[in-house]
Amino acid sequence: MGRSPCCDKVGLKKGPWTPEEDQKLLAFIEEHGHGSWRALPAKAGLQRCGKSCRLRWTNYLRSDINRGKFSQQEEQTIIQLHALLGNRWSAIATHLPKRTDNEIKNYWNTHLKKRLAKMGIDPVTHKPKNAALLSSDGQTKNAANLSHVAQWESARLEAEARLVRESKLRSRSFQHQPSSMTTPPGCIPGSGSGSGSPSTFSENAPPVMNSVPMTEFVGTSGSTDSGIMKEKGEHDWKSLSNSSHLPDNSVSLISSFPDVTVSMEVPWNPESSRADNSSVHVGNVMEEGFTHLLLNDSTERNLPEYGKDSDHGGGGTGSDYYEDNKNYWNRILNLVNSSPI
DNA sequence: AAGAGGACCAACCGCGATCCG
DNA sequence: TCGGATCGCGGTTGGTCCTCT
Repeated sequence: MGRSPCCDKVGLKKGPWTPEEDQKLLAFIEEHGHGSWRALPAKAGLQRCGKSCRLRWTNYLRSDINRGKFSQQEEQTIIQLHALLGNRWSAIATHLPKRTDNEIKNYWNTHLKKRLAKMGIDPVTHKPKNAALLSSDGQTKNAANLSHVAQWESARLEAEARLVRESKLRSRSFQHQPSSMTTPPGCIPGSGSGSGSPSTFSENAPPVMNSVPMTEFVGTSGSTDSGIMKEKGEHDWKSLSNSSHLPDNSVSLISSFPDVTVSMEVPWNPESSRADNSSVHVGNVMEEGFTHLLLNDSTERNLPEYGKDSDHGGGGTGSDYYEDNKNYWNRILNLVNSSPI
């Protein structure tokens, strides 16, 4: 369908916001909430389009934004989440309280991406650029498995977003229920990348983070058929690949919440779902090495000796390797699941 | 001191998703 | 069910500041 312009561009101001405009916008939203962004500029006496107002509020004026320097912890989180989620800035932002997707995106593009590239790491794949030369076997498997896990995590986040929506729908039918129903945990007003405001909350904020216990990564020795992640407690994620009712290239995720059941199918990369793939043997050595390299002593250390990475699998004991994998991904997934929103 | 080039980041643009009458 | 209105996301741009020569 055709798309109308977001606003009548004639006579509307563009470019940097002045303190006066900020003040008007802030005052109006504090008093009335934003309701409709399209109608807001006229009501607030601003010569701006609604979209511009929303962006200004979301990325700058909200009171719950931390505009300070990114901490090492935040950097690490961004790198790890980016390895999992790619350029899904809003999803990443939901795990970094007080940071906006735009801010994270900018920080990635201006700092972290360059840092990775400088070290010979492809910032898109988080693999060494010469991985092809290095990885005749193990590394490509690891890479495929990284993608494998990323798909799971991606699917999980999408499922959670769906849960929020379902929860909201349910809450609408119980309009006078306590706010614990209408405002799911994690949907803190003004949090995440969404248009936080006194009257809205982010749909992207994973709704169950506060109630979902830590995720345990269990996929180190089983096959994909046996499940990759489980969550301790009442919420139980299950995976069923190669189910008879599913296409070959899809996998079903089922979340059994007390009152909501979500089932979804996600595309599955055949390469990463090989039955004999020992599930998710992600190259933690490689990834963790990168992260430490970046965060701790990036200027002093050289690239990890990737030849030794494969040695790590062979030189170290197999159980060490699996343990490292498990620990690494436990950490990432716990981070994802436990971040306050 | 001044110009050039790079780094940084706020803001814009366009598209897809979702809402709602 | 349809289609216009609105929202949210990710990519990109352009202005400003900083550093180097």
